[in-house]
Amino acid sequence: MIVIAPPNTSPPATPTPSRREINKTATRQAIIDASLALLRTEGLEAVTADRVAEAAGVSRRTFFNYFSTLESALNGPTEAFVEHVLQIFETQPRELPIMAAAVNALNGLADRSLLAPVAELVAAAHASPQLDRLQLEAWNDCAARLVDAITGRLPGADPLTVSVFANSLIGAGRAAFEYWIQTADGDLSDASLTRLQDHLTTALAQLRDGFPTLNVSAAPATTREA
Amino acid sequence: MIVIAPPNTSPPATPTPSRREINKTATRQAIIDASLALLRTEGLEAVTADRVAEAAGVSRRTFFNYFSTLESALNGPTEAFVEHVLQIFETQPRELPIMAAAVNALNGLADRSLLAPVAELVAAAHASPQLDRLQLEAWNDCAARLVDAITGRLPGADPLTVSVFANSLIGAGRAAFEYWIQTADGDLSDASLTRLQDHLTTALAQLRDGFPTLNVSAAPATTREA
DNA sequence: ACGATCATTACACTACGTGCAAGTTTGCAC
DNA sequence: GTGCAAACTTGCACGTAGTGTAATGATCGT
Repeated sequence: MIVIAPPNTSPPATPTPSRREINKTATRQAIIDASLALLRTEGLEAVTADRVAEAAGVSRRTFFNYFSTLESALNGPTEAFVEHVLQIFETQPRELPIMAAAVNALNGLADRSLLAPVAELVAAAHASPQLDRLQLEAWNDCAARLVDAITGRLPGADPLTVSVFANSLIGAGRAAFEYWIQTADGDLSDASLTRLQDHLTTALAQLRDGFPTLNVSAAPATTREA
Repeated sequence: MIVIAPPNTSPPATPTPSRREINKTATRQAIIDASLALLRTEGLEAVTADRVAEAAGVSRRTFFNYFSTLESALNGPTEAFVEHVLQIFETQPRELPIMAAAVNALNGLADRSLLAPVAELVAAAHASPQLDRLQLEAWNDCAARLVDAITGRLPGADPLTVSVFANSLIGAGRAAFEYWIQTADGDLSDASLTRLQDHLTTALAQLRDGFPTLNVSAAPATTREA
């Protein structure tokens, strides 16, 4: 890959992004973009290591130098999304109930530019088991990072409790995405994304309040509370 | 593979298990056993399609006729486990709060013969990312089946709520397993399994009660409830 | 016993992911 | 600039995962 050096027209935000760093991040992004473009235009079966590498202007071997797995190249948007949400979460005031902090972090998604690509990937995964496995891993990573974030917020908390909270929270989020996919299949419009966000906050609210509606809803007999 | 016909020494429980059915289930079980034995004795790197097929007395191609994925062959114990828990769940009285039904289903695991192999697999997965991905899928399947079980129990329930409940429940269970793995690494003794079970019920209890201990635990300032 | 049906097998093929030994670019000191 | 060292890229070969296909073998109903 030949990268023509852009002269210092734009002063970099980070102190010393050496040419090596610039090239690496550019290559990385090129691979991500190429894989997503390929997925969009030709479907998942076209997303092979050869094709992606070719589209990114890189050798097949280099592709695997950047991403150990073909699927992991498609995780760029999801990682950015998770990163963003976690950052909002971590800046929440510490005295706020943790569930409220989580809700706030999710509501920080008014910026659809992060949510939309993820939604698109989730929609694509709905049609292909291959991609679905990828998403599972992404969610799992998300849970692990949430655990870290929470322990950073509450250093003395019981680790089991933290893990249970994080994983059930992620599970609830997964459910919201899944429900959104099944009802608004393929629709990535702004209205649809709004509904996705509603589902997410609803899911969190249900997790917070327990699931009262799931008890003896249509049961004919004695309504007995434990 | 040559299967010598065992004569009808044991009357079958199911009405007409034809010879074909018998052979198929036997082959299936042979593959499962072979893959697990190989995992135990030689580690994950030895579990290749060739080796498993050879150990099961079957061609490589036949292996893939039975299991579309190498990892899915290792899911036998997990599936049996999930099957068992879900069956107990479905036989719970309908007027019982759903969380209580779930707890009861989990407590039906006094029989360690189902839990132990799963715990063994989880422990093995802890040491290898490859297996970890498999477990993710297994948990995911579990959530999907739980959704079915709940909708069967409460036909009128809101599907989003059901999905959120199921997925957060599974997430809580995952957390319990994960915590158990990290604390009792490799120990598959009866005492250790008892602790695993404790973690599972604790996780469910926390999900039921919300996570009060996660709020302002070490916070110095105003304790404000939302 | 025989034809229909289903299961098993060998073989070929595409593709993933990795180790290795080159070649190429960048950083750094002079 | 020149030269050297470190980092990056590339081609190649290898083992392995899965899949399609066509032939062979086992099982079923009659």
